[in-house]
Amino acid sequence: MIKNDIRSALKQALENCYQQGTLSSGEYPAEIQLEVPKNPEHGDYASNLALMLARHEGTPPRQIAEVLVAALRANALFDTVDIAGPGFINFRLAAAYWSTVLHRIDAEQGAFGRSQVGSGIKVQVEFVSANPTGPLHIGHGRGAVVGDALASILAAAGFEVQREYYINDAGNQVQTLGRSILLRLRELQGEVVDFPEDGYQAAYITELAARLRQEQGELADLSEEEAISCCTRFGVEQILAWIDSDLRAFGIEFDNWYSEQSLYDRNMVEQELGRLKQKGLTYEEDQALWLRTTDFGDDKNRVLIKSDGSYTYFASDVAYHLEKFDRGFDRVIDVWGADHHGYIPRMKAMLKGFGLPAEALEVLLIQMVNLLRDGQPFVMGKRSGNFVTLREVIDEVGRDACRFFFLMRRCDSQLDFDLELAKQNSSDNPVYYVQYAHARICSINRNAAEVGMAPPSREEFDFSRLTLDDEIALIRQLSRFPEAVEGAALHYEPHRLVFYLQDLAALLHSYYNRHRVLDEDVRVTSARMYLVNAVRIVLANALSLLGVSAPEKM
RNA sequence: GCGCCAGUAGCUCAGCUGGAUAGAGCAACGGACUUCUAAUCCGUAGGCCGGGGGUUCGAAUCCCUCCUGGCGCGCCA
Repeated sequence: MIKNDIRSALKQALENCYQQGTLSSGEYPAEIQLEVPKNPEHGDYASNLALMLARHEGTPPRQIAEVLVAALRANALFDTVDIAGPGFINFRLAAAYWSTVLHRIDAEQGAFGRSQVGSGIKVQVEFVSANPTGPLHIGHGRGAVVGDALASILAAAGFEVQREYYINDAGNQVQTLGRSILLRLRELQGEVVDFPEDGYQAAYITELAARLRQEQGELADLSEEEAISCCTRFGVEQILAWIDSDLRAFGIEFDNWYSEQSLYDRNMVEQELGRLKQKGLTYEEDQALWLRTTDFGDDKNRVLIKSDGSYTYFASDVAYHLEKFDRGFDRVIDVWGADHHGYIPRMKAMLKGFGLPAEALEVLLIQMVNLLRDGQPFVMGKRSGNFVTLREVIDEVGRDACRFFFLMRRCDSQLDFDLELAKQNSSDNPVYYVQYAHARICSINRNAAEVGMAPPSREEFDFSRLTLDDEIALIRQLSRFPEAVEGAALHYEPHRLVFYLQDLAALLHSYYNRHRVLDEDVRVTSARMYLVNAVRIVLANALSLLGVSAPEKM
């Protein structure tokens, strides 16, 4: 990559200076920092190396920069190397490099942007994992898109990625689901029931009861316990089918659905807890079994087995996470609702106690989505049944707009989502802005085809016909796509690609309005087609990583 | 009380490992369609980066403190 080339050029220059005695400290910064200047007049890349060395050399940074630049000027990589401000070294890349960027995109097509930084690292992204007690709501949608896009981005960066959904099909919540269904079933049979406050009140419970009654009758010969268990099984199965179908409508498919109950069925909870005991990380007190998480940064110790002998939710979650590493993952990413943040220290403490590095588990917190309609907030709550489902939102505003919207902000900041606004202003929606850029290029291709023109091959492409600053600006942005993907992957920040896309689209629209691609001069037309088709490829690649479509016509 | 996240233009938000004159979209105002799709473009205006201290060549970014908003602090899941 170009950044590394510039770094090694700088390092080489530094070595030369030390050998020639023009610099004397012998200091080598751990990593030579390169940045993309905000102001394009400051060149394509800039380094603060001279500023970093100033203290060690005891010389003003600009003087150091001059010495370094003298050693760099001969390098064919650069058009110009300048000193600016307090001592920055600004690099402007030579034309030959820009030509290479277009060649690469043409050669790699859909693979352009992929890298190998994560090569050989197995990572699991666990996301959504909503309780199978009701349909997905809008908050789940945000976590779903972020997790899905992140998984795609990691894969593009060379990681080996698995998408997993953890099904909380053991414990109180699904029991409550079963009881709620059974009560509604009895109501359907004419019984008057006293529906408890902590039951699930929503209408879909009655739907499930009706369907159960149709398929399996009234469960009259079963004991209360058997009937509840039957209702639970039926409910979980049905609801998971809804969830899967909603996620598919959103463009999301999981590689693995992992059942909490299966941990118990395979005695995994007991086994993994046994390993913790063996390591001396647990103790008994008040007839309960505790995990010493305070030894590893938690603010209190946590119960694994309650005094009545039953496991806590934490116990199965501990087993689940340990088992992830048993399955060979080097790194595990959990996407959680931000309201679970208090849970992170105990989980990290557990893994640390087990001897795993802190980076082995990364928890991405997804902040709340405030759903609005005409500026009025919705109050959401599963039990009250007053919530807007993810499916309703997808149907209303469209999959692309919905996904893009969820990815537009850093996931740890809250998000206001106004349904009416998202629909009403759909033409102002940033997703259309980006997609339109792609459609415009496709349209140019169609018009060109009518007069028998097509984008040139690599051999036919004549870079010297691209003489405009706007053209170099476009190529510069294209050249940064691999860095953008890598940055988004290493920092777990999918939103970076959204901003990258908006910048690229803006440059394309601006270029389109100022200059004609299909020019009178055939040679210019040909070169410009090569350029805009590189833009088209990168737009499509970036959109694809976000799970948003790249339409050819709008 | 303790902890986590946030506080940047009127609104919604970017700002990568600390860097040069803090950016974009929307809203406002003024322009551009006989020209490849105006779902677009060009321009103007808009700021004590919540307040205050500190660290250094240099702070929106790091540290301390205070203020405001959200969310957590179960032998619940």
